[in-house]
Amino acid sequence: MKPVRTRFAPSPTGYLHVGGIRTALFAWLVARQAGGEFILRIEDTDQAREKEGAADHIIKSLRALGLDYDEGPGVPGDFGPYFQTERKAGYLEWAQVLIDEGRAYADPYTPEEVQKFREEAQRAKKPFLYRNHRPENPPKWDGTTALRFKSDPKEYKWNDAVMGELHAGAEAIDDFILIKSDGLPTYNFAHIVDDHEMQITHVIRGQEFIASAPNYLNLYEALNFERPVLATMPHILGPDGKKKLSKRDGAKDVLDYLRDGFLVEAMVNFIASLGWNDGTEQEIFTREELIEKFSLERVQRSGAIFDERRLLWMNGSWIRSLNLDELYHRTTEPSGVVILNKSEESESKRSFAHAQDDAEGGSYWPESAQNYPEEYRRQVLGLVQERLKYFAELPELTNFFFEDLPVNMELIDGNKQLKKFSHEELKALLERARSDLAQSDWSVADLSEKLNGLLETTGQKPGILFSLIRIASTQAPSSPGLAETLRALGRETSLRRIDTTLASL
RNA sequence: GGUCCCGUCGUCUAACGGUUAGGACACCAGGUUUUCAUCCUGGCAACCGGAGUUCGAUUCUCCGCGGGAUCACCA
Repeated sequence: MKPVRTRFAPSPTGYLHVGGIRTALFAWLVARQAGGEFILRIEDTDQAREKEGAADHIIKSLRALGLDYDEGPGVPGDFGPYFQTERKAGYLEWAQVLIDEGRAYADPYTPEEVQKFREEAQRAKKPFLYRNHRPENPPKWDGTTALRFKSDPKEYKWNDAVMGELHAGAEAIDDFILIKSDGLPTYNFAHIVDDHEMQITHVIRGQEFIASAPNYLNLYEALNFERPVLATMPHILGPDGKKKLSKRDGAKDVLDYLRDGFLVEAMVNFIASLGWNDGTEQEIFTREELIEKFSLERVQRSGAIFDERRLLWMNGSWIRSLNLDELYHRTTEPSGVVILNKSEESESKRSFAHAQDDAEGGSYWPESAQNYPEEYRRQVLGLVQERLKYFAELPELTNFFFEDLPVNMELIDGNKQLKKFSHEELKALLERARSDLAQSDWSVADLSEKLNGLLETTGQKPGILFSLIRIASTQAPSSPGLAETLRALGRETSLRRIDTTLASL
């Protein structure tokens, strides 16, 4: 059995969204599960579409998600280089092999002429096949024109690790371009040569390639290459199930999710479960469980719609599962870009020369929190942990712990319980509460006792009394439990805010 | 248009001929001394349609229908 070697081969034309990351994740999982290697190869043969910095951005994204690669840019291996533009000589060699065997020829037509053929076919309502115009005596290829594959059209049946049995007729096969007139290979040719030379065993890619698979099969035969396992991933769709993903619904840069305070664990868990499950009712998977349980055969054949609400739930679930130390640590991480376990990273021989962290931004805490000791922030974090969905909402959830918010009468006047009372009545109630609370030693136990006592002496329901005190002391639309909140706020701040509210009533 | 892929609650999905079609998210209702959240309980909600095959089809076959991919000197 050959060692498993999978690869992720993006073209550097932009950032990585969940769809791209999922392909990378699955390839990574297959490699890690088999104890094999995961390779990153940058397919930069289209110079016009290439975007400056995109390769580095992709590398950074993979690293941030913990999808470490064993060979690739910055990680030397036996099969480099890992940028296709640096592998030009190899493609030319294999192209020569095809030419020598009469399986490749120079394209004598200009792009305009080919376009005319195409339009003719369209008018005749027939599929366009270049090979119908295959020249009788093509000129010798001099490298300045396109080099085409001389295909051997025939029917194919093949097995796809995800899709199962696939088939296509001979009309799916055509004389596609191997080398462009700029001297660089097309994806169609380059990836086949590279996968062979890099000894890739599993080709995992999106479903846009399924239609051209017969061409690849044909090329493998012409080149006498062993065919790797083919695995085709269905697409991830937008909310209506039709459109492609937009920024809003998952085509967002995965790094943006991390910057917003989505945990790597949750992102990996979520992306994996978009189109895959282990057949049980388990929803939450750790990275280790995914490595253990993943299988291409159980990947869904149909496309999946990205649902951010489910991501939100899953992230909240992961946040709740973290212990306070770890959670606090994460909230102070610079923009969530470095989440790899530190020790694990230093032990690794791998370095990412191109992807040094640029520590953007600071922590997720509100500005005002900087004036308080770490111990206090940790206490606050413990109080909001169960309602935190992602770190970027930390400020709105905790700001009143660090600063006095202006009195907002709307909180009282708009409250369905409190609006039934006049301001005078509320004022009287709050005054009694204030004087009782002032007697407290400000422990949670004693505050609870005072609060309960007030329920009795005032004869008011918690919905009224507690709401009033909560609003007065926080001026926030929501907050953690009252006694705990008062305790965290402290006697002085709590009473001061109640006094301020009293003055406004 | 040709070729190919796909089709279970709104969403992610389980089921691999026999189930009251299960779970999760979302939503709704109730409970846990206020709000928000958590947690618990309950509820709403699906086999695209039609023929076959079969004692029996969500499951197998065929035909429709619907959605998607592809038909580049892009990947």
